[in-house]
Amino acid sequence: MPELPEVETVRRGLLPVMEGHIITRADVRREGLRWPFPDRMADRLTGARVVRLRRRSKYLLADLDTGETLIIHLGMSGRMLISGTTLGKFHHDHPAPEKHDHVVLDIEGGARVTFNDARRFGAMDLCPTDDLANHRMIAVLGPEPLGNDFHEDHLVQALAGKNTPIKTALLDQGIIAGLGNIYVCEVLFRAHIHPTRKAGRIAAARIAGLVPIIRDVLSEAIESGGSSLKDYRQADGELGYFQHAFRVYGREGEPCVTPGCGGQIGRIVQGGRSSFYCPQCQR
DNA sequence: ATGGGGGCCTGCCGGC
DNA sequence: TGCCGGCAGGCCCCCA
Repeated sequence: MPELPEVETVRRGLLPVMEGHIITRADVRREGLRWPFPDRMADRLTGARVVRLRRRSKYLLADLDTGETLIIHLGMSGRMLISGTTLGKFHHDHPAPEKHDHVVLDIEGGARVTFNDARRFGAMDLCPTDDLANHRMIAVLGPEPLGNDFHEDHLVQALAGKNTPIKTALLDQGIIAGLGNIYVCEVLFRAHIHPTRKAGRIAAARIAGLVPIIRDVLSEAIESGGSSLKDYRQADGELGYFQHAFRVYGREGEPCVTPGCGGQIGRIVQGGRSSFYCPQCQR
């Protein structure tokens, strides 16, 4: 569910509560999610100070002063909820655990962070911080789309000769890390590229043109998430879900928003996932 | 080696 | 109202 911008929004929301603070208690309420949790996870978290809360692609990384990093993936339905604090003021008031609350972290001072994940496609693991680059989930990731390693040469080279549809290629986290189904649809719409086009047969100049579009789409979504953060924190403490205006995603049958286009948004299934696009202006 | 499809889970929504 | 199929923003694994 959450793609890079949503995960970044969750990170920013968790920052004031977690970064620099000690986890006083970890309540691990089941054996695992997508995979079993690491041995003694609760023990290894208890008493640890979060020295830094980072993000890599769709992963949250909490570096601990124990030398380990807590890796968190939200999967499709993972949510982070904060309780016990409002705008920096602790009030020691936590709701009772709800269905699908799988891991509860109590933070020094009274805040509480709850990981809720109905579909359990999420994941948590612990890894030595200095060995993170070799972790099986992290090692396979391509460059961060908003980082310096993501540039035109990289994308052109990574897609050269690929028979895969461009839609599928951009979902490949090894080529570029952090895009999901929604933002790939939005990117291809802005680039006027049809989702079924074979990645390796698109002119290099058009591929290069994807780079700034990808950056823009993600940056705008992060901004949109950031502006909604305060509201969510005040509301119910749930982070990462925000209203964002999509131009094609979920708009099957609606008119294309491109001025003068006149097309109607269509939906096809590629690799088992819906692709929304305008058959008129995406070629 | 690469690409396509199935599977993992639960919840929700629309149609009958 | 109740049941059922289809669908969901991610990712891994197996097979051709």
